[in-house]
Amino acid sequence: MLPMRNSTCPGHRSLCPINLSLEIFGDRWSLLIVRDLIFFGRTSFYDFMHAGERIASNILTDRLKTLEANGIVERRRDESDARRVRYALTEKGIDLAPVLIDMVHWAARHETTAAPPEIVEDMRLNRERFLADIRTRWEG
Amino acid sequence: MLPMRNSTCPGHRSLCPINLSLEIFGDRWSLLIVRDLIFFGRTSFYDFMHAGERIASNILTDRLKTLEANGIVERRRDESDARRVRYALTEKGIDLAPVLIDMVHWAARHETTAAPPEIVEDMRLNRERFLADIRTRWEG
DNA sequence: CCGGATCCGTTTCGATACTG
DNA sequence: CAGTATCGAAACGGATCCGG
Repeated sequence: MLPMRNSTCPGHRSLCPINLSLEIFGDRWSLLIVRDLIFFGRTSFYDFMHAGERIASNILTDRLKTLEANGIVERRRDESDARRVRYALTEKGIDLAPVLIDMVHWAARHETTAAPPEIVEDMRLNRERFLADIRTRWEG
Repeated sequence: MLPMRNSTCPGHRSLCPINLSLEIFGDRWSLLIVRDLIFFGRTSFYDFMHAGERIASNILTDRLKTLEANGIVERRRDESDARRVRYALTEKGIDLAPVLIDMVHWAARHETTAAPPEIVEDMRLNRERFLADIRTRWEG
């Protein structure tokens, strides 16, 4: 447990451990985008738009810019097709994988979810390999 | 990695693994309340109000009700002082600790934070004991 | 003093339409 | 395909008030 002297947690939010993360975690969409990148390999504006949760295009634009400004995703032109834009996870973004994995486990245990139980169980038992796979896929 | 057949992720949001979690945590305040409960032992309306992030009282009321409706906290009268109200983590709420711990690690690595590095490192090395301590404190 | 409830101005969101 | 522009709806935040 963090020491109680921190319970004053004075003034500015950056002084508390998980606060700054809340610029990213504290909204309805950012983590879903990161989830799409980590779990589903979605990388384009179009992919995120059609991921199933009906995010509005202006909101998606805004969240992608915020994620980029925070160094979690990178925006690139597709080399083989200059019309397309690709979003890629940075190192910082990849490091969010453990958080998302824990959320999947939590949801699988306490909420109704359609994530196949055997996959969730596999993620739990082989967490390190699972994380390594994600890293390999993004870092090559 | 979750299978690509899931990349269609059809229709309703409850069909995707972490969505339901985001209906609860997709806002700026809920996770901070859970953090206060887990890390700092704050349990009263007054404690949450004065935790440092200046949440408005009406918002706090609303978030506590939502967290209670979702079975993450329980609302009780203080037995020794009937005027006071205490909020306690449920089993479901306690199970969020791994998520928060990962967030603290992530923030410590990638964001500027005042969480003492030695404590963060201790949390990482002794994760299981740390989790057990939280559980003991709430379940007695 | 504690735990809210109510009112109200401001910000943000979300749906739709439109554009290069 | 990858976004802008617009506008009504919803959420937020500050201030104030109120019962115990």
